[in-house]
Amino acid sequence: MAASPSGALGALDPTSDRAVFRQIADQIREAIDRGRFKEGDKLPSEAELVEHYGVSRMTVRNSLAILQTEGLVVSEHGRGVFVRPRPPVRRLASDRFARRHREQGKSAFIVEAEAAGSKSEVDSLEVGEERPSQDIAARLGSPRRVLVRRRRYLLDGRPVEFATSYLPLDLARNTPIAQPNPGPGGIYARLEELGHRLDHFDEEIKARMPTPQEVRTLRLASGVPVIHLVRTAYDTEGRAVEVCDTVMAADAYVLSYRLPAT
Amino acid sequence: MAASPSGALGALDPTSDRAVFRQIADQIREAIDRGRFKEGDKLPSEAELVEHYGVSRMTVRNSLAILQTEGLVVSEHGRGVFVRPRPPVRRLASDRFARRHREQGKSAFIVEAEAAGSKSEVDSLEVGEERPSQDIAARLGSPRRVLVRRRRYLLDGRPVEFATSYLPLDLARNTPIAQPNPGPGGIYARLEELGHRLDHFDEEIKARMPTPQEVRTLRLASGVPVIHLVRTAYDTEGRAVEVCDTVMAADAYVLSYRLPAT
DNA sequence: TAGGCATACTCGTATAGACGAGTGAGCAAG
DNA sequence: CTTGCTCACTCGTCTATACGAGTATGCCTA
Repeated sequence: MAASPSGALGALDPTSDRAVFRQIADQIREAIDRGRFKEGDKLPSEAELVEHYGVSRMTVRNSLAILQTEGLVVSEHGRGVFVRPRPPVRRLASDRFARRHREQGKSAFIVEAEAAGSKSEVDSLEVGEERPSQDIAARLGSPRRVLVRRRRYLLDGRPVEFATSYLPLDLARNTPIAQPNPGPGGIYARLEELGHRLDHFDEEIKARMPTPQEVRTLRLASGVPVIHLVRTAYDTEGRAVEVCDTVMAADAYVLSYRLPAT
Repeated sequence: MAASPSGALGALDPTSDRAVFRQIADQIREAIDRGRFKEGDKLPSEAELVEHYGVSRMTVRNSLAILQTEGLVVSEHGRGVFVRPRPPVRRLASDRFARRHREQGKSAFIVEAEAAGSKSEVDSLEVGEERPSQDIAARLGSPRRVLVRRRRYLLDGRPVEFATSYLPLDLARNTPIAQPNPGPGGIYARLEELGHRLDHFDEEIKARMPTPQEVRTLRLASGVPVIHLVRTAYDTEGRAVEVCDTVMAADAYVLSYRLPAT
């Protein structure tokens, strides 16, 4: 056996009723699972696969497309197709908004990232006033207008999360919350200083494929879903004081919650 | 304007540097977003799109493939391509394991589904003993062998969730937990009867694209990610008494958690 | 040595054609 | 009336070809 680039791959079964391009995808997938191709490795080029299997290029491309939508590989124009490396993962614990974490000067995101040894940035920070969407309005008790804070978070230069906060305007206007940098402890600290002592948060989590806009904003590889998290903050009076709508690159996150058994 | 099947679609921009198949995908996506094609509607057939845009069939198929991986449409062999209907959603609240919900005779899943007006089933229930994987062993305190309970949940005939529970064998062997039907209140009620009063649960949530095996088990349409949830149950002694590994069809679920602000 | 260029190799986009296979409607035979 | 067939229409699979565009390498020139 020559050490050909397709050495890790077998032959097609012509008697199988499984489509050829699926058989090829199966073989490559298995080779990846078995570690014959490791994270970041270059797969055999399309031309080599055409040669190895004796099929047309479109068939090979079809196989690779399957693996791409499964999130197993990424293709790079002019370079090749590579086993998708798994990025560093950010773990979000359910105590991440505990009051004791609200003391430091930097934002929670940056503090946490530095603790994990990653460099992080906050990006494209926009603050403004808007008419809320129906969904946001319903969650906030139907305010006519809301303060909106948008920002993007990057970890080691890679965008991982895009978040938008909405606050009732009567509550946030002309306060530090309406400033790009609201100061130490973030807007939750400011809300408590304004007399809105926080009682609890409700988080709703969905997962779905990203829109083209989200693919651009988060520079997502194909085959990577997003986690869509909507958090509503309530004060001790039971009033919803903030809604934060977050879209996260699913390959960069593990969410973690603790539930009481009572 | 004739009421042609492609009536909701415009023309290509030959001066654009955006690839033709992306332009076509953009137009169909926009037509869906604007409600020109509604849930369950049939899109124009490939032949009609070829006619309408004056491109080759592979180009049209490329466009439709994009929309499929985005989860916007599903194709049905011999019938056509349809706007993907959004299935009924199951909401999982963070109090779903509260002790007070553990009184009824039926499983929590069935009770909850019936309350929501859906018919539900539990399927392919397997109980056995195995050597745990490294990950499961680590979470359970490295038992040599574990009791395994596998089951699939269906909502209105559609599989939505596949769950596997692992319990240390010394704890579960020769108890009702090792029976296919563990009795009213499920295995958590039995654990408490056996003296393991539950203290809390830890849940870890990831989202990713399904493996081919998961696509089959959950009959997933392409473009639908899965939510992978691993729950560990701890008793009041701090011992991990169960790990439940759950893979859910992401389009069928919203997870909901309440976090204290303290 | 540094810069630029040619070149070969990579994947991306698009065409044209062929056959297979699942679906559903309508018609014909029993 | 039912069964079974044909047929038109649908998407699925596969081939063969062409050109474009991004990348890396090495060589040649200034």
